[in-house]
Amino acid sequence: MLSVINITKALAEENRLRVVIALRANELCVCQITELLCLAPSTVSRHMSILRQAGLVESWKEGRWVFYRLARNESGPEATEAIIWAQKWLANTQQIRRDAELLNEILEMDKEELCRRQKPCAKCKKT
Amino acid sequence: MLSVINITKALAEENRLRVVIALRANELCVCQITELLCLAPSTVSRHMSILRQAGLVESWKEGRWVFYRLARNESGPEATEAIIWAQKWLANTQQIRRDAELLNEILEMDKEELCRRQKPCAKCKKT
DNA sequence: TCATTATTTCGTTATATGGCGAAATATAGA
DNA sequence: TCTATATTTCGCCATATAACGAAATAATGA
Repeated sequence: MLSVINITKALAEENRLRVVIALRANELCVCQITELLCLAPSTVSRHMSILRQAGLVESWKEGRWVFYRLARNESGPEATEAIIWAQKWLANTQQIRRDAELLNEILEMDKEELCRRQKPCAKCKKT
Repeated sequence: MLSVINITKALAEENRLRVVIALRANELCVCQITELLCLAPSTVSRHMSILRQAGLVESWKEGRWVFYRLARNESGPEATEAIIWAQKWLANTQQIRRDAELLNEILEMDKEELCRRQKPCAKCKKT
């Protein structure tokens, strides 16, 4: 029961849904997700920890960066099925298509530069 | 996007999940759901309206009673798929099996008597 | 019409959640 | 070691949500 509720709760928030869909195409580090969602890094970190606890994503460290990707089946097939469901019904929404475009730009940027906190977020102009 | 979020939000609460699973086997009126969940009728009514708005259930009136059943596909196949997913991963949980037993008792009771507000709820002894 | 009763709506309260910035932690490189 | 930087943790605030009871609404039957 708890695992199902953790999954539905995790997917019951727009920003977390957007991350999950974005991760279907690419693995991403926190600063890239921060750029995509245009939120404070601390907020993104919190969202990612909710997704991880629900078994939807997994993370690993590479140097100073923490990367996230969708979880493999082992963590619970219900999570994988939920992701497939979400992807199926969200893929053609405007928000997700905009995200895909923005994600392309983000992936082309140099990571060192992207992560420099002083740079305002490309989309919302926040620092 | 909104329809997906409405569905995940609706399914991100234990009592609502329990109702959805209970409705897979039987259509139920509000007073029967109230007995099952052991909540105030006003609370149940609110939960059911969230499920209805998400397209997960539909309702109709029979005399003084309002009945609920799972929504047919027309209201959006994403809802139906979500219900199937939830059923699949919840069917064998303790809570849902307890609910199935309790539901059998509830369905055997005379509805006139069941709905009499003065009767304490069979499970939690609240009025 | 009036009383009964099933349900919904509304107002209140307690708790949960999302957002941020500041401080703590961890890692890379000078 | 010291500094820079990526991420996380923590505390705070604003908003959302679940619960209840009281009042409103709807439908039955006397």
